[in-house]
Amino acid sequence: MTKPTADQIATLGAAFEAFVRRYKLAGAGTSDKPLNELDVQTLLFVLRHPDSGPTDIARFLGLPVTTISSATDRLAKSGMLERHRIEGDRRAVALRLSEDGAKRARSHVEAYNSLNRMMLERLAPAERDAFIGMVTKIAYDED
Amino acid sequence: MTKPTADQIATLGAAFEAFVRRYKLAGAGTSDKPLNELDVQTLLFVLRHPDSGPTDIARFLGLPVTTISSATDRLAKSGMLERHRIEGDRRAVALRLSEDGAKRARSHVEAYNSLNRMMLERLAPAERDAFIGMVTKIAYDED
DNA sequence: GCAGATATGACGAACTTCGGATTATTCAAT
DNA sequence: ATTGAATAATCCGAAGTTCGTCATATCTGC
Repeated sequence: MTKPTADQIATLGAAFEAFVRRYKLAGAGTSDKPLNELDVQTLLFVLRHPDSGPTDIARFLGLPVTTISSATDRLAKSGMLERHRIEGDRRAVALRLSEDGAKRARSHVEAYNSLNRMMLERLAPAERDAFIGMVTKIAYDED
Repeated sequence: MTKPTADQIATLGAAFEAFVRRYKLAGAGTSDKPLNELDVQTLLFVLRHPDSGPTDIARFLGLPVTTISSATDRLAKSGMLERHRIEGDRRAVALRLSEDGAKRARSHVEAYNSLNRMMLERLAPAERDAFIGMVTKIAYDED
């Protein structure tokens, strides 16, 4: 198979860099004081998997449980997360989002969608499916 | 102009997520103990702009100067960065990479290129320029 | 020369990650 | 039932980070 040229690689890399730099600054979005990345990931995971425990999150994110414990602690303290003792196994904790936390998590999902929408809008309608197809191929192709 | 469909947005978002998750774990690469993100960015900036000062880096990265000072301090202490007092303005410091730092920085550039190369290799040769073109359009289009 | 701007560095407060010990439970095997 | 190992989560504290405030050296224009 033909190899990509150095020029192609460089052009692509430059474009990604430009994109990232541009939309990092525009990132913050809403008013609330920004959460750190781990807390956001935690929130999003609990949104998708209600009633899971710290261990599940740790396994998913590939981080030590104590780190997740700190994160859930912060989030609980700021009222975005609730810890429920569950019957059946009283060691375990079932994490759930408070209304506030859910709102916050949904707003992150919304921001993510907006970013993706914006990207697609910059392409001609006819190009969009081709682009999505290529990104999909890149993301899921086996080695 | 036709709007992207919710389905298109979701598919694209899922692909990006899969991609990021997949290549975050494979990330570390070489043996050396990994630098934190700020230190890497600092190294790369100095590679591209030798003899610049902390203030330049701070402006470029949009961070407080003191933060950059900490970073250059760490890098100098671990022998990747040299501070030179420059004639002409003796307040200023000219930052340069040591041989070790340059090696390190180049290895990051190389890793970045490899990632981009790998992405292109997953596409058919005929698709590559189209992909690069779309990404370029997305990255640089004015609003 | 001097006042005020400028480039850095020193210091310390607040916050994070994460290893090691601790507590509470459950499970397994006698 | 009893005990010993495994398991879920948290507590505690060390090490490292960001970044505001203050101090220091140096320029620059009047």
